[in-house]
Amino acid sequence: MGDRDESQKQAADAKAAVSSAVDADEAPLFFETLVRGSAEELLDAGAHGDLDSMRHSSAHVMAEAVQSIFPGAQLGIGPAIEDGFYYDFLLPRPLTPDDLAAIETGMRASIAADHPFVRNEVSFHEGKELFEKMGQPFKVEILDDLAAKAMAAGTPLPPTTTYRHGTFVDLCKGPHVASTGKIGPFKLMTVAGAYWRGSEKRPMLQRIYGTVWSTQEDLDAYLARLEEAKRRDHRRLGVQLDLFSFHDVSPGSAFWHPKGQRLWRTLETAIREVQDKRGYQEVSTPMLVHKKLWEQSGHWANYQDNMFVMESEGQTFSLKPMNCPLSTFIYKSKLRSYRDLPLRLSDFGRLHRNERSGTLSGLTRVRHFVQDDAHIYLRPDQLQGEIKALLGEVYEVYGWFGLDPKFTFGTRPDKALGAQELWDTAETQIKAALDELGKPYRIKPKDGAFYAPKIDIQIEDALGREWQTATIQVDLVMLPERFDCTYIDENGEAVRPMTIHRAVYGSLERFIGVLTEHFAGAFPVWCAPVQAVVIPIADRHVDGARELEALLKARKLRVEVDASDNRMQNKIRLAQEQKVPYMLVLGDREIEAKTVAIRNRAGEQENGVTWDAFVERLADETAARRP
RNA sequence: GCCGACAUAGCUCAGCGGUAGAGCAGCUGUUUCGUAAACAGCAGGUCCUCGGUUCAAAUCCGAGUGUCGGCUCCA
Repeated sequence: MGDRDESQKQAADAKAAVSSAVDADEAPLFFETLVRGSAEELLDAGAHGDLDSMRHSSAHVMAEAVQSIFPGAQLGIGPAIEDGFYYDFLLPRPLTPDDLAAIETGMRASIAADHPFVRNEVSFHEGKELFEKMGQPFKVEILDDLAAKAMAAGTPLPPTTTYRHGTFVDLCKGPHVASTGKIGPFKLMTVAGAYWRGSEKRPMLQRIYGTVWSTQEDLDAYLARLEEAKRRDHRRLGVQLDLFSFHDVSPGSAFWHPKGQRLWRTLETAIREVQDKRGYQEVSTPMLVHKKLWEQSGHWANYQDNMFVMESEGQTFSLKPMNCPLSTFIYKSKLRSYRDLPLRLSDFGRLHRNERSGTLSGLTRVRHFVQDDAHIYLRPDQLQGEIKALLGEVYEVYGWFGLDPKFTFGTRPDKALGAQELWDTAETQIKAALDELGKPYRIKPKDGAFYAPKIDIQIEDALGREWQTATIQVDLVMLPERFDCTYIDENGEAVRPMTIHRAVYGSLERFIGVLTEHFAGAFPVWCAPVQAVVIPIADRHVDGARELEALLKARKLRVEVDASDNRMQNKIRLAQEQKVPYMLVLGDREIEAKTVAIRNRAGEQENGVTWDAFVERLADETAARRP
């Protein structure tokens, strides 16, 4: 089925929100082309408000400082972005942290001088000549593109607008703040490589990211937000909580430790329960699959670079990057009647995708992952009802975590396979299902997959970052046509079913990564790897602790006893660090009365609860799956 | 894949041409304790790998691998 997206965003990434707005898709089955880096986009510095103007102005001031340090520096573009700004430069050598400090110093001097920003408009040709003389080929290229565009549209050449402050002049549409002195507290963050106009075939420039705010408090708050994000980083918490690890013998593939696997299994069990209830049938399909299957599906032609391919006895095989084509073999293993539909086949298959080395990142961008994948074969008249039910599934599941899913409806792109009429019907039904749900949703026109309209589901984590997780894709062509799936209708004729690819968690790996950051490692009681730690105060209380442990384990609750000779205080500290929901302290009083002193991870205390009462309480909380 | 940075004990990190360090964790002993760290001792390293420069390399240089921040890609 489709898959995860790549909007792997760190709050630290000042650019994140911008890029995700552009390409937060989730890799459907065929390529979708995005046109970006057009001349207009390059000129639009994103300055649409006071703060944005200031950010864009900061970019100019930074360019000025860079040029005074590197006189021949060629300028790319320098827009405002969420939380700050950047500017791209072609420089004679790589920048160092010392350079950043020097650039900051230069910027402060310019801000102190309070140069006014002066707008100037000249003819196109004068403008071009100006930037040619200044030795700014990238700016000239932008102007040439604008000219070509005007030519094509039969409109007159646009004038060239520039902004000057002090001696620094830049091609720019504006707007800017009145003068450099209006620029607030700023900080240069990082240097990164960035291709000119986003093309791998063009030169790589050095991009400097900076952040700037109206007040010192805002800047401090932003930096604090970055610190908080770092504290919640799932890669860091994964080590601290002993959930998983990564090793260079298998880059991009997690090794799940016992506690991580326990969490995984809890999530898997929970979604299985939903699937069983909803009439899914679980299947399991091979991981190693002959090339001819991928030729038929189109993956061989279009996705080969992302597949792990191997030879055996003169035959070519690949690790599957998706489950979808495999399910057709089960569908087609016998003649299907219209009475059999919808047929819902779920598959927790292990997928491998050979992602380029530089793109891997923790659990959110991996080479090996598992989706809570399913393929639903249904009659066209069942579509609306099924979509509605699937949206309900998403709501139910996300409710377990207190997550609020956001739906984005992607409609027919220009290049689409399948009859217009089929698309219209599908889109009408999807829209009806969304409307029936009564929750707000976004529509992204032409954002559907090549073969299918789709609903993507995003969630926002505790820091306001958005992640693509679930997806529902209505496949009109790919599985039905390419794999020649049919069912026998009421008239005894073989007709095409529709198919739906769906995943609720998306990839379990990514979902766990997102959950870890959302909860800062303090998972809800129902899915916490360790739900309670029993803490005997002294050795003589260990037997009682084992008794209580047995009671809890008999109910399949996840509990540990800390029988070390640490002091109680230290045992509590360790449990707090592991973010265990309940600490059950047992001393003389408790053993005597068969009670526990409960301390939860918020530090709240409740004494004298009987063992039975606690077992029931924890069992109830676990079954309820409350966030 | 591309640009840049980083890689030292299980973890977090210091050391940056001249005998490998700290805290935590671990082990041993003592301690048996009432809500976020008891005390003492011991052990622990191919300083990522390979090559080079040097009398001498964890330290400088090159290549490789991995990770991180970006870019690109992402059926």
